[in-house]
Amino acid sequence: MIDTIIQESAAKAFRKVYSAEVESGDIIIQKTRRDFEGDFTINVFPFLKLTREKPEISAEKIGAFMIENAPELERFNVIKGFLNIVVKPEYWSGFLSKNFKDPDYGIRTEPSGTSVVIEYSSPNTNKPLHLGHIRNNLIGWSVAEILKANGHQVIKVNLINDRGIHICKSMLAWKKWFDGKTPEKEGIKGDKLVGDCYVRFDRELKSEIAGLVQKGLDREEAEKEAPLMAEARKMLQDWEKEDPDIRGLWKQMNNWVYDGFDKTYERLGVDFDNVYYESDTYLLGKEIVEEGLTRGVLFKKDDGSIWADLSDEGLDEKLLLRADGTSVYMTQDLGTAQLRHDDYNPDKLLYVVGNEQNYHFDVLKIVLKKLGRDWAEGITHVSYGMVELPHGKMKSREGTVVDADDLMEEMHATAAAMAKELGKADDLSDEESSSLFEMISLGALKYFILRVDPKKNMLFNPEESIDFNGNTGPFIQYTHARIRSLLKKATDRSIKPLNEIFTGEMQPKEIEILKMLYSYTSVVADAGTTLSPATIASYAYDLAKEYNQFYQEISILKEEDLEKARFRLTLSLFTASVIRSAMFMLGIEVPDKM
RNA sequence: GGUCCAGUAGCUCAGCUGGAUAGAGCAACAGCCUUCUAAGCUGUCGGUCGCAGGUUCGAAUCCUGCCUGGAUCACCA
Repeated sequence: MIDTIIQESAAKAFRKVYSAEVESGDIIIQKTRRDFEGDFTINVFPFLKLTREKPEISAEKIGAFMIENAPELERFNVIKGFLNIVVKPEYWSGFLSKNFKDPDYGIRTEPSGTSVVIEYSSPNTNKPLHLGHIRNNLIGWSVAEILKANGHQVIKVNLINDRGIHICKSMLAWKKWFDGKTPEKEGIKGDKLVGDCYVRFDRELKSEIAGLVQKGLDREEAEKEAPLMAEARKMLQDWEKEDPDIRGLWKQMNNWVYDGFDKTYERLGVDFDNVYYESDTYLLGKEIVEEGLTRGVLFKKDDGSIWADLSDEGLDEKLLLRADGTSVYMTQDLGTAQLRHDDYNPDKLLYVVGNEQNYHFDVLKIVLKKLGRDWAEGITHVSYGMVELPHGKMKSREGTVVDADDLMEEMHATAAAMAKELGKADDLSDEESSSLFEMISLGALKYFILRVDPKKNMLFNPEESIDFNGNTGPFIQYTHARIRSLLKKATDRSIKPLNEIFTGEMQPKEIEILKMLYSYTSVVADAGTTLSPATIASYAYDLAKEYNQFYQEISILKEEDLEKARFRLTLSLFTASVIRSAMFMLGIEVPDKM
């Protein structure tokens, strides 16, 4: 690897020329800025204390030594304290011929020995999936693929929150106002029907509360006293007592929801290796809490509720079990964490969950450690920001949620309209064009969401944000399609990729692309550390943009010098392969034609 | 009030283990299709990197304070 060669050579230079104690790891190399000549740059400022000479002179001496001693390096120049190094073109062409056929270039195929369980999606069963879930699912799936590309063994899991007061609300509403209605009869997805029930409950409850307030109760009281709420709570108790009628309805409605979710997941292209249900795990959580109590790690209040004292960690006390013995969110999460550890014994447990739960995961980790679970150290909360709309947050009550299915459908329609306008799909069958539009619209959606740093809140403007031009998924897909079409043309003209090392002269643009392809390996590794698909997205865009400029300026197949044409074709193919690989990690398919 | 996160071009976002003149896209304007796909390319316009200090050869990047926005501190999940 050329960067290690440079590091070692520079370190050696410092040792020989200045007798300074410098290890290769101390040398920070960066890509040379575009406006200067060179491939890599070493900044000598940090070493001036050792050299005791002016920056220019130090850099000059180090550079001279390196060129003398490292055969891969061609020449150097010095600007202020910056030592710019030019790598021999043969190195780059050698790199190309060695790697262009490798479909796994840049990704680590040998196991790293680290195993990871990653939870994402984690829906409630009372509402359809919305834009916020889309961000969650995309980040989760993508992070999982990025970790795989780093050689980790990855298990993707979903945790379905299928119990609790929210699902009782939907059930109650169904019994009261939707009795007899099914997704089949209504002709809608199951999750939508159950969501309608939930919305109806909320509406009825609101008016009930309003009525009570009018009768003179204060707001808080009214919310507690409302008969609908009491009925829902009663239902939850019956559910915990395993009342057969309630359980039957619960199962049926949940199954409707799962059918609906499955369709959404499939269209989004996300999947899971295992699915956990809170109804299966919350009892285990209770056991863990009991165990903590007997071990004296937790304490019981007079009313019988069980708590963890986290004041020594700078946090408050945290409730783990209610006085009536029913579990809370944290109880369940203790159980699921334990279960996941027992099932897979992973090195790392990742949770892709919104940043509004940062505190929750801090607490979860601390409580588990207090309970003697050393493996809790491996818990990482992959926290992501909210998706905001131009008019503020998404609020289900105000009807401003962007439904996942609707959004994908609209995107598809927009992609189709755009393609038609551009005359792109004229020679395609209906089936072919539909699958192409799907690829493009999902590419746009996924790229748009994944290109922003997960931890930041992001704005989603349905009208303006989803674009097919510029820094978008379709732009990258287009670049790939262009190259694939080039390959086809090349085959027609019997031009083959160049297996041997190219000996001709290379254009700056060509070297630029080769350098970018070379850096793919470290980009993948980076993304694996930062757990950020945005790293990959921005790389894919930069590469595609660089290639498009190259494509525009330099003729590839029309080049008369056959070796040159073959070299450029090879470079193009390698670019397409890396684009495909990077886009795969974002869950984005790339078409051969568009 | 405590804690955490964010604030970069009119808008959406990169850049943040300190390094050279802070980058893209969108929007606006001017060009480029007889030529390997114009969902493309080129150019112009656009910035006191929230504010104020500090650290040092050097700060968008690190530290402190402040301002603004968000999240959280629930016997909701």
